[in-house]
Amino acid sequence: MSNKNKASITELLRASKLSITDTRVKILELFMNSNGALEHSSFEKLAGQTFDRVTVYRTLQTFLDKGIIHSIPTTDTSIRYALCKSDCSEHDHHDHHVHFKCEECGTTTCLEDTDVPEIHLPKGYAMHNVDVVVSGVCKQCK
Amino acid sequence: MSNKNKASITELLRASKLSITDTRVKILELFMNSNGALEHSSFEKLAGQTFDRVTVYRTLQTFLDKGIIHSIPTTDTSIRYALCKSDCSEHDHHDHHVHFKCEECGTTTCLEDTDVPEIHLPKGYAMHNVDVVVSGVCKQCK
DNA sequence: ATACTTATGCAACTTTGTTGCATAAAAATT
DNA sequence: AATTTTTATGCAACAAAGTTGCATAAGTAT
Repeated sequence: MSNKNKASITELLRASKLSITDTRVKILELFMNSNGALEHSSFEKLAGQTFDRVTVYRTLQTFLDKGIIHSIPTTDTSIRYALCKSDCSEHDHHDHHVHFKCEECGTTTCLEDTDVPEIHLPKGYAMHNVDVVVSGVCKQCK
Repeated sequence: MSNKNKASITELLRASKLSITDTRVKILELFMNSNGALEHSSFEKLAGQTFDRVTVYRTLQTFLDKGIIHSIPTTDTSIRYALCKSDCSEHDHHDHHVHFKCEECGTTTCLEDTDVPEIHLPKGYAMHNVDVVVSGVCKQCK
């Protein structure tokens, strides 16, 4: 982890009015170092470091609330999380990209360049958020 | 539950080469009587009937395998299930409709008439399935 | 340096999901 | 229609995932 990233993590936390703690910094480092979305269990295993389960739950919830990370829907029981891009904020939070889950390697990635297409709902429905999850085989596994 | 539906449940099970048991019939009745998608916990509560947790898990898994129901991804821990339409089969199973989750009443419904738009993936990716989940406010709650 | 606020970790608990095995029920066979 | 074979169910015991309250530790403000 470069000093540049360390600094930007600190800034990110400060911008969200969160106090800068060890756990928060380390969890954000994990996000930045991994290319895919992380599920909850990843945080206890990784980095030779042990995090308390409770702390991880609370930290992720805080990050969600502040719009620092977003959750990606799955059809298994686990929820996956990924860092939000700059166009997310606490009160206006939506992902403008498609999520891709590889059936081979199991990783979920955000396809930043793939736009979420427009959806036309039936009359009477109000749309707040659209989640698109594509499953298939990724570049690396093909 | 009408006799007509009872008969069609029997047929459905027979067509999938599943033996016709009490539990299976009752769980399918629950699906047909509810307009929204069901999550696992619904099955133990509903209908004044108690189902063993293990049996419910195994029954839903069987239905999934046979393409009788499909699962709908969520960002909470629960998985939701809904009946498949006729164009699903055991080996070629995909939903051609959009799922809608209402933030007010919490129910998830299949918007049968809303097509899943075409998604253009970056080069090197193979697409098998697309899940679209829209959240917002439904007709009834608005 | 001290007071104040917030985050963390532990313990105990609840809920959710899994596995093996004996029994019960359904389907096939005679 | 009775018996055999196959399959589904329920129980028990367990494993994993998620939650809550509270004392302590660490961060922030004065």
